[in-house]
Amino acid sequence: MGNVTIRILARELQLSAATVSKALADSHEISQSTKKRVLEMAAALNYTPNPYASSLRRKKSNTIAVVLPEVADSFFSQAIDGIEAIAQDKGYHVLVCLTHERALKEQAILHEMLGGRADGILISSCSETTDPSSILELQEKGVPVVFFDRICEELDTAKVVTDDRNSAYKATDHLIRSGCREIAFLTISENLSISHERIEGYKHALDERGIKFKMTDIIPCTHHAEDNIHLLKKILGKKDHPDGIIASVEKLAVQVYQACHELGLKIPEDVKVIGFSNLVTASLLNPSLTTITQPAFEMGRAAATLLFKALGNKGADLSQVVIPSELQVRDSTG
Amino acid sequence: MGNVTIRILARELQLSAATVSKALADSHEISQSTKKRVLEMAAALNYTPNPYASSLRRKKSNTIAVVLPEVADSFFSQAIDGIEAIAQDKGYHVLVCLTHERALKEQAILHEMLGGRADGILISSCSETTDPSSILELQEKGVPVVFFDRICEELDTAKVVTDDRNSAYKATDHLIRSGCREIAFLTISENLSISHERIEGYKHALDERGIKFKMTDIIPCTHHAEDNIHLLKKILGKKDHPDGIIASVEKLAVQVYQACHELGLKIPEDVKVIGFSNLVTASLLNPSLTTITQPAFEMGRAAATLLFKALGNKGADLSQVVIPSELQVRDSTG
DNA sequence: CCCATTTACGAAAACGGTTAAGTAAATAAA
DNA sequence: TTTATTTACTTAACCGTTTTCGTAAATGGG
Repeated sequence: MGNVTIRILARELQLSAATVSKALADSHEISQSTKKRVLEMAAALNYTPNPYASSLRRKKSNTIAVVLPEVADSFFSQAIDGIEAIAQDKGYHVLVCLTHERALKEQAILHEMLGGRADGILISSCSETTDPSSILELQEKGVPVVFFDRICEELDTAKVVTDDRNSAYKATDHLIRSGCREIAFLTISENLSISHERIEGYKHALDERGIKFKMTDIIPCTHHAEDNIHLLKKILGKKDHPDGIIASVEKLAVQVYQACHELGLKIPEDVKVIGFSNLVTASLLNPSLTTITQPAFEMGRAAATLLFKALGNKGADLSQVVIPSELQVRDSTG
Repeated sequence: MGNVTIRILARELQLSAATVSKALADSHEISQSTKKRVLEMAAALNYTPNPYASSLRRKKSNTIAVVLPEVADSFFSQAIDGIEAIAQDKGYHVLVCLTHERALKEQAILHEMLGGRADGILISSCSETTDPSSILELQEKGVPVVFFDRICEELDTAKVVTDDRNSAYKATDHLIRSGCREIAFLTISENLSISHERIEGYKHALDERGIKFKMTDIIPCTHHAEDNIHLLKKILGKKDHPDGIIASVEKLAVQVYQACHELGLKIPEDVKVIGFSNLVTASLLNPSLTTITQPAFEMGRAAATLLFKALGNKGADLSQVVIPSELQVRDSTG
């Protein structure tokens, strides 16, 4: 209630608010003895500055916003951990804004950011089409934007990705070497950068091995687990079902396992499975899951680092960072 | 840049800033025609209010802070999803502050919150001792605080928990019925509310079945996976190793599996395992993991709901909500 | 000793949105 | 018709911090 402000501090110390402010900022204009008095009084009165007054005046919020589809996903939660590690180190706060995979929500969030709530934005776009206008507006306003993982190809922003194309190539190649000839590729949205890239890598591997690409092998899934499992059971229930499956996002790999369980299909005998996944439990699954493991934590760190570089320079940094994923062969493709 | 403020809007419209402000707030003092003009001009100039100016004046940030140990954990990430769902609905923003299980960091975060950065706090405390003073100060300032999951028993705050004691009782009882006589209880910190409660439930079940509780069966683990696996291998490597294990937090269950894998121990033949866990993959593990599944999403929702109730009432709401967990029997205790 | 710096502080104006208090005109009540 | 009330605005202060611009005193150089 009767909040202790900088003016109250000043009154107690018989100083001006300006002097107190400068003393707290350790300004060279203030004598050591005064600084000491101010710090002591601040501690005694338990003074905590109002961050919003400061933000208003300095036009700087010391906050970054992380805009992403969801947090209950190993990749995203690990990425947040990486982002937060850097932010905390720099004395910044992290605002987590979830789009729930809805473009409209994403736009609303980004538009709101024009008000200056965050000094910079980290974004992994939702699976519906991203409207570049809000991003462009932010950039015009001088708010740095860094995309990570799910980037927007048309936009000139800093980007952090993994080697999606090559990873998908390796995954596909691995399945082919393991004997698969009919490989289904599960995706959540085809207008997502990671989907593009991964499908390209998939096609490339098929092509190289002389297997004809079939559009029907690209299986578009939804964000509803039940729907996907239903679909997967339909596909895997047929006599000529695929003998290999690539799950291009983590959740889908889990759903493939569930579908196979329910159908009584054996992995890897009946169908081999590989997933883009950051599950810590991948090696403990039944059977252990062969994964393309993305460097989630490192990608978060890298994205945050790029953002802070841009915040420092004031100049637009358009670096493109690629951090490779790792193919971890386990029993599901054995 | 040349940011469009409410005064610029006002100038364009030949109105006062006050009128524009009220029009945007849909005040009854403003005529419909003026409101329409204001809205149109605001859209035309792409006006976005400065949230910090508003927060400063209204002494209200429309932000809640979620203070928790980490986000890369199914329980916490699902809880955040629940919190965010409610917050988004109420037009609030969510600041995620990670303590990394360090009491000092937690204190620093809470102290900073005294400045008014958030209108309310949701917290699941870290495993080191929580200093109640910052919480008390926040409450004195009228900032509502809601604990969830890892609560602080001494403090009079609103709390959302699951039925930890009873869940642990059920878990222990289940192991005993499955034939276990030497049950180890893995914990991360004994001064954590959930540890207390769960150990009580564990003791109760042992007692009821005439099994003598041994202090040495409570295994204190760390936050470092390697250390824990090393310790677990030492314990499970002995001839007279426990025949049942209760992992009181998610990560520990995974580590038990890893230790058993490395030792070549068979679950459930050599040792039965049950874990407090929200892993979506629990049923897909090898063998599938018997879990106490906490209602993470619902707990997040409930905690946020309590917080907003307190924010509405302005009166301290000290409700205690208990949402039961569910014992899901699977093969690891079979 | 005089003038130029340097040191240490203060006054006041921002930052941008909100709101209490006031006012002129229009409408309603008597 | 006169007074009371409502309608639709405006003025100006305010939220708490920061920062620019001054200024008096202390210090230094010649």
